[in-house]
Amino acid sequence: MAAGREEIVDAAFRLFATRGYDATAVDDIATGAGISRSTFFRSFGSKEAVIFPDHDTLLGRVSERLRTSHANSALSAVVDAVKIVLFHYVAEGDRARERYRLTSAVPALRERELVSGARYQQLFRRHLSQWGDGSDDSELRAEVSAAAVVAAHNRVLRRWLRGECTDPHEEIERALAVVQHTFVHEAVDGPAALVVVPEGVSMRMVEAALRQVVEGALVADSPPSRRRRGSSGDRVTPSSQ
Amino acid sequence: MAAGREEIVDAAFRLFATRGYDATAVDDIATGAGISRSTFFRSFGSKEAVIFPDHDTLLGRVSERLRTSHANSALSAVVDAVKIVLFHYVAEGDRARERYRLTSAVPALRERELVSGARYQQLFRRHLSQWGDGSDDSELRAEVSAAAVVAAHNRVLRRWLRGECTDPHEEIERALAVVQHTFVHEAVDGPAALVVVPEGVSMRMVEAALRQVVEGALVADSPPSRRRRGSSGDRVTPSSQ
DNA sequence: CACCCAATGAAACTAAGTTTCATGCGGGAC
DNA sequence: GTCCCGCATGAAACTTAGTTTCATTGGGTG
Repeated sequence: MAAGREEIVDAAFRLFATRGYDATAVDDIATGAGISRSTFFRSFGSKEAVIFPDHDTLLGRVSERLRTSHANSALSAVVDAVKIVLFHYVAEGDRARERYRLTSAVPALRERELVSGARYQQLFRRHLSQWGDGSDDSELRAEVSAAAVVAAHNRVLRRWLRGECTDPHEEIERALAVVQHTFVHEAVDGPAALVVVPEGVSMRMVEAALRQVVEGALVADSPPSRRRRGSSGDRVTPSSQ
Repeated sequence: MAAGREEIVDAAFRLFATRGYDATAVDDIATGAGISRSTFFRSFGSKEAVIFPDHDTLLGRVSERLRTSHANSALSAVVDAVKIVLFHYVAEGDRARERYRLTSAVPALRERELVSGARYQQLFRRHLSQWGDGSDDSELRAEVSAAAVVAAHNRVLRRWLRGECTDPHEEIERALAVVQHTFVHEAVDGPAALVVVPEGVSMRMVEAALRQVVEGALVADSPPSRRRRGSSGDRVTPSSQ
């Protein structure tokens, strides 16, 4: 028979869908794919791994993206990299949704998925940590923002998997923008002020006022480049629609 | 013999410390504690569970604290509740550090710990979600801030476990204050602007300028109370010490 | 053809976790 | 005291994931 990885995965998903995950033994998958038990374990290492067959390559791609990123801030690179993950799942289509059904039903698989997510989070944390100044605050920020990025990703992904999401591109951009906006003030050196203006006062007025009164203070849409001397700025649009 | 839970846990930790986790079979633990294999599984369900014997009660205590919290915001309640977890581990002392040594060395245990953390995170997310308005943005914020709180907790806990932390009380307060500060502006309704002023321009000058030019715009030190009408504000001091 | 090496299969083995049943023990009820 | 009941324990068989070891095969190369 000599089935490739794809055929084995297909056979496994077919069996899981019909008999259920727990009721399907590895022997069943093996015979279903026309291979031996030995070959299965050689190819996947565990029964759970067949559900997440390309996790390692995906992790590698994300890691590579982080390494070669030309983003103007560490957080931007992370935010950029996490989209690879989301779009990978979106591209999988029904297979991803079938996996979601399984992970929702089988605690062991849900935990496995959690562990996968933590791997990304660790990658992100390390990246952010590397670009920080090594201070306690910097490390804390790295950890918290890595968690935030992953959480935002998870939310959009889950919505898409549940079919609650029409345009995952737009949603992930928006969700990550919120995260990025929430944490950008951490990437700049100078004092920052978050001000809330009353209704009727447009953001444009605030910008103009600031520009007029405080020379050199900038209010811009683009995120500040890394480690600037405190002369860059960023506007934050609040949560509400 | 008829050993209680405590004795069994003690025996298990003793064996894990000497022989290592993988090299210790459940039979060894059972005989070490003077009980039978059956009784062990009846008491703990799995070999891994003996490492985290009071996870369920701790989760229950945290859940209870959330339910009965009188904090003035959902996030405050969560921030409050997560301290229970930290201080529980701190109170455990050497036992917690021994566990840390094990989870650091044994991947399976690290994953288990991860899953435990995710349980808290889910609890927090649900609590925050409950207090939100149900909008997509609100749900996203709930998920992201729950992740942020857990991440901050994890960092302080890990530092304490490694002995890098002299005063866990102070560190957790500080770390959670950062998180709370980072996310409070999400609790206000009006448009917000995050501005970064150049060096040499004091925050006081910015405040004065804003107050002068934009009538009604406030820049204050105290975080705004929940669901204000957009006339409150919050200053964010940036990362650097 | 002879050789080699890499992939496969077969089978034994370990250990976790489940299930089933037997046993014993304490505490009433009479 | 004795009978009985419930409950915790123990014993042992069983299932299955995952490992290890060894034999086989088959395809490419000199």
